[in-house]
Amino acid sequence: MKHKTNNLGEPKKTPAVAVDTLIFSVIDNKLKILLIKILGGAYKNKWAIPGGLVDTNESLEKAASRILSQKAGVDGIYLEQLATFGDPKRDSRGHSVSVAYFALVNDKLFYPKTTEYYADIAWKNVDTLPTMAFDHKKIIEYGKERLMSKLAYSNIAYALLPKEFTLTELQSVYEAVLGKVLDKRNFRKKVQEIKLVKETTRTRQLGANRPAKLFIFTQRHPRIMDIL
Amino acid sequence: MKHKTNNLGEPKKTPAVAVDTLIFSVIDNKLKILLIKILGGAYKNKWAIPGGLVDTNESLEKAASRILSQKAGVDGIYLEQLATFGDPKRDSRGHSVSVAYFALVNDKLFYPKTTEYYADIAWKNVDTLPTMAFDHKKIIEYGKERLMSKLAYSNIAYALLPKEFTLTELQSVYEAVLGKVLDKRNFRKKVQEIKLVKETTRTRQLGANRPAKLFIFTQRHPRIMDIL
DNA sequence: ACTGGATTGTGTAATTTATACACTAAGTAG
DNA sequence: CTACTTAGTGTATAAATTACACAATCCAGT
Repeated sequence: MKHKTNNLGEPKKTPAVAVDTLIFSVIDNKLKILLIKILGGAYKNKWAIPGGLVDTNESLEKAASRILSQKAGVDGIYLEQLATFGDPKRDSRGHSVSVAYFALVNDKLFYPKTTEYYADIAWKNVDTLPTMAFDHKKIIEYGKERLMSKLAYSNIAYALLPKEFTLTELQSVYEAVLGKVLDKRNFRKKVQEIKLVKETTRTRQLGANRPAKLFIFTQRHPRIMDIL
Repeated sequence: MKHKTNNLGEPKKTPAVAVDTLIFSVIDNKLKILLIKILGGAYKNKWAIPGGLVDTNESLEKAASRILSQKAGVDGIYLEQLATFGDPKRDSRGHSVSVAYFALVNDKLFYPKTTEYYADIAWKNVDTLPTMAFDHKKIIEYGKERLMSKLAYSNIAYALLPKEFTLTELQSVYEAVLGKVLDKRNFRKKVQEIKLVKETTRTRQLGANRPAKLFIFTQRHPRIMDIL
């Protein structure tokens, strides 16, 4: 193994590098996160966010994509870096530094599956988490904060919704993430004024009531804008 | 060296872990950053931000503090994590992952010195950087963005100023970082209204003109608040 | 002692943005 | 045709932001 050297020419040992990924979705009007159950070892049967070690000469983003694909059957989602956690005690097996990523998905468009790597995989409510391995509870809390603030000043909600959606659905996503109710008229006024969304000609009718207009996001790429 | 293992029990190689630190200050009404000149090796005489490898069983923050103290004579400053850069090609000598931190200082309270580790150390204008080693130009740009937005929604400007300062000095700091002029009356009204600062009984007189009241920050700990 | 130069310090009106709030419209089921 | 359910809409008030110009204080120089 090739080591980096310091200025005195001595080899140095540095921690292992891992990536861990928070995958959020809003399901049944609740903010959920995709968790896996660990197969064996010191953390057997504890829940955790999916992750793994980074290979040398592999970028962090590539490592995150590879691990999600290999271990959770999840492909082609947009990942954003959250933060890096490096406390020497965060993993009792030895010092590793975890670069956390977060992603938002619409659960209808996306099918995680258990693999040989994990004992189980499931969506869990973010506000009623099971006992978590490592420092993953802390990472999730941090990610939730980030998600809340990004929802307020960017258009990333698009990643949580299907292409077409009603304004009621959009509002529910905001309410689930922010944990508070919003005023219907002001919300609808705002998202149209700032051109976050635009109306289609299509409508959707679910029950015995007035059909709802379907909307699409004006842009489906990350963009900074004041929503709330 | 102890290796982490994957689920098949095979040892894996992960990149080396480094920390690099952006130290910003406003000097002569210009946003500056503390850079060092590399002594030897592939990047000899290139400028870079101070940094170094993290030891196993050392936290990232501790590593950053240690390195700043050892290599730049800088102690006791508040560090905040910025982001992590892990492109395999970012360092031509081998794959390393850099966790970047950033700090704000008042240059009057603080004396960086050249050490055996570096060929030189100096404050450089952020908008006219010399040729930088590694991906440090990119890291600095990213840090500058973060600084600009943090200045607008937190009280961290306190770290750039001495205990007592005039409102003109405070405004200059904002203008230097944001790169635009602000309205004097609105600025002064705002910072007092939101209790970012409070007036002291002291004044300072520099030239042949009206003396300026001295102010202090209401809190000198990081706090989220809308400034602009 | 008076004047000129330099920097500090201050208020108000106009505009924009945010908030609070309740009923009608459209459809289906019975 | 009535009852039910969800969708959809406007206005008045309050709050925040913006634009803008001159008087106050001090010293230096004559």
